[in-house]
Amino acid sequence: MSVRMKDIARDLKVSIVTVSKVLRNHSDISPETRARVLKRARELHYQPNWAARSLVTGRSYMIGLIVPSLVHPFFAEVARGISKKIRRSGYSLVITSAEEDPKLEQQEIEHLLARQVDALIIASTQLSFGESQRRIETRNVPYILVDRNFSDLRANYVGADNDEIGALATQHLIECGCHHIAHICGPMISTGTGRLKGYRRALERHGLKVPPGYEVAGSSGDDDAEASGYEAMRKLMALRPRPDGVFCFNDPTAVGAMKAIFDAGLGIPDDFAIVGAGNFGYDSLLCVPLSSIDQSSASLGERAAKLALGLIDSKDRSRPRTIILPPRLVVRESSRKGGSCNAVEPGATSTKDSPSHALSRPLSAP
Amino acid sequence: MSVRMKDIARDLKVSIVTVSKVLRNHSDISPETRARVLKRARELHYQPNWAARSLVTGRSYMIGLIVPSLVHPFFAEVARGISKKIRRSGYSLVITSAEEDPKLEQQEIEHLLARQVDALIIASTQLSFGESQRRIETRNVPYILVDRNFSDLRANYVGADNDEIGALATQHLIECGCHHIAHICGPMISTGTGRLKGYRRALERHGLKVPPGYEVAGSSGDDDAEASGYEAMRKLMALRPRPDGVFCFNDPTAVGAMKAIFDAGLGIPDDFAIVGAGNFGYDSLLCVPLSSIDQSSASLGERAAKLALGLIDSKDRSRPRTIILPPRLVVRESSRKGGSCNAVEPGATSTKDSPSHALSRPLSAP
DNA sequence: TTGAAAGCGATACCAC
DNA sequence: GTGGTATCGCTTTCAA
Repeated sequence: MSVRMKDIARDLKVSIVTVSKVLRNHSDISPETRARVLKRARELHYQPNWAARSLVTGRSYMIGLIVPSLVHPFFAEVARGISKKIRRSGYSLVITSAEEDPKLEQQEIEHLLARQVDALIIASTQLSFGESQRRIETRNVPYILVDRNFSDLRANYVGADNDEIGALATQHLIECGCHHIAHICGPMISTGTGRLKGYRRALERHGLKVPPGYEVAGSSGDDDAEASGYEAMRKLMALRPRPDGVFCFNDPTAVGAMKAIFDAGLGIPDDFAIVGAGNFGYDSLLCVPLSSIDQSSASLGERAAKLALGLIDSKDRSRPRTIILPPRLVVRESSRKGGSCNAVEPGATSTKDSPSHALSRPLSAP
Repeated sequence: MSVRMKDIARDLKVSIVTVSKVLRNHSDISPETRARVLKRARELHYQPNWAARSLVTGRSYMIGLIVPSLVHPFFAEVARGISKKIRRSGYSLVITSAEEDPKLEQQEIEHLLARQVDALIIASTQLSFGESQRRIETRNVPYILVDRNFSDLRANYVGADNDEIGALATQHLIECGCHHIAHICGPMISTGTGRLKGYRRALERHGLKVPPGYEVAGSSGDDDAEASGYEAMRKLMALRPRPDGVFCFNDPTAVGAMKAIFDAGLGIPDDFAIVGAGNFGYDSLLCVPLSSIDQSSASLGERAAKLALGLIDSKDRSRPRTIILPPRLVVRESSRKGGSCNAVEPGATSTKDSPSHALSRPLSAP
């Protein structure tokens, strides 16, 4: 059915080994045999059988990616970055979604290991990664954690600077003239705790206190973020002194919070300035375009892929590498309080959306 | 290094063949040996070596998916649907993005074929699929086109009923009391032409004419949709009689159109009722939540996956199958003209979003 | 019901 | 430079 090296060897009356060597650019081959083999291979549209090659080399030329959700724009961006980076190396990307289920994630890890992927890139939903780590390390497959890290783990990691995300957002709210800045927290994993720490650090640096109740728990996962943002904001609105600025763990959370504010008949940014994180594509489309912290998801993916390719080649997997990408503030209407927010710390990375056709005008109907 | 059937066999003092049979639910095995094998396999976290299995069966247990873009929510949904469906069958999904580039798409097809995927699912960006079709059919790999079809091709196809999408949207605008309904067209491939036809059909059925200029070209691809929606809408606003309802090829196009309307100081839905297509996640978050036609992307993926699995098993691939999924109208603020739009044709599939915390109230600040 | 033997298509190692 | 041989982990066939 399909062409094998055996066929080429027979046609040319050389051995299979010779053909194999030519096809892998082995040096011990005379120029003329090499030419003959290559010619015949092309004629027959020869394609190596990856299963056979894999079986003997132990390599599959595949990289596995496990994400909590394919639909989440952040992970889609990451996947895109990885895909782009490995394309030219001849590697294929096997993507699976854990559907936000830690149990399923473990299964998928096993599955990909069985597939003999040469490296694994994982944005984990697990609370503790130890078990999976052992499994992976037993097989000696290089793996890279992405987005979510585990403090107790020595592992390769590529992620955003969550602490800095929190600090940047909070700092911005301070500069916008907010005096009572609250935080709707994310899950208590590295992303959530980092942002929380950054939030506290920024306040502290400006001598601001966090009144009780100002740090309110939001989502514990990635799926219910909007609903829990709504609930969290309701709690915040009941506090006295009422917050006038809110840093939300991520954009979906912020969307929920904004809904709560509107439902209460209050306004953004006048009553509450809002900053999210993630800088999702829809941020600029919202009723009040949402200021957010960009975490350069795609380049995060690229870095992870580059690291993966490096690890596959190097035999030295001892010292885990950590890559932290700097966040970037994107200012939109949701935090433009009387224009004062335009002041941006010199040196800070910040970008303003052109407000050209912002969807933030009063509506003519309902 | 990793657990093999040999290890289980040794531990249990049975032959490798016996283990193999148990693991594949072969019948000629005594219940007790089966139990012992399964137990030990679980204990050792046995996972079959797919390369080895592949080598002898000639199957790779991989399905290849090529999409124009990973970030586009529609394709992300489709991927999710496929992923979900094939998970239990032990198949893996190799996903690659063509980055909206027909040339790259062809390369990726070659690449996946070389990988010996057992089936290929393709949402093509190519204008003519003939070349790729030949390549794929030479290898005798079953393939399924998704979303975009080619009228001149006999191929398996799973997609939305584009004609019906156009008709449903237009019909809805008519029922909302619009008298001058325009259409911002999509690219002139099956999705775009189908929706255009449906639009015309619905108007015709109601004895409405399409004045010159009412069908205006929008995007030619998938990337510039928003910008071209903006431009198209500007043209529409200049027409006399001015349209009072616009069916946009897809949601990004609609978003662009909405921006143009707001920038012109006009209102939605009072001046223009708008309906998009795709029902993307952000539709309900927009300034004026956008009515849209849902094309059940995830179940589209599931159907494609199911078809793929079926084709892999069946030896009869002669008669291509076509699966068309019915669209569903989702009514939101952008087409709620004085409440009259609530009238829904009996029998038509339609859903209304709960307007509970709609982001559609006048804002307190710019 | 069980298992020995023969591959699947490629690569690695080591003679020649 | 070239090629014989063993091998990778599994399935298939067929004999016991």
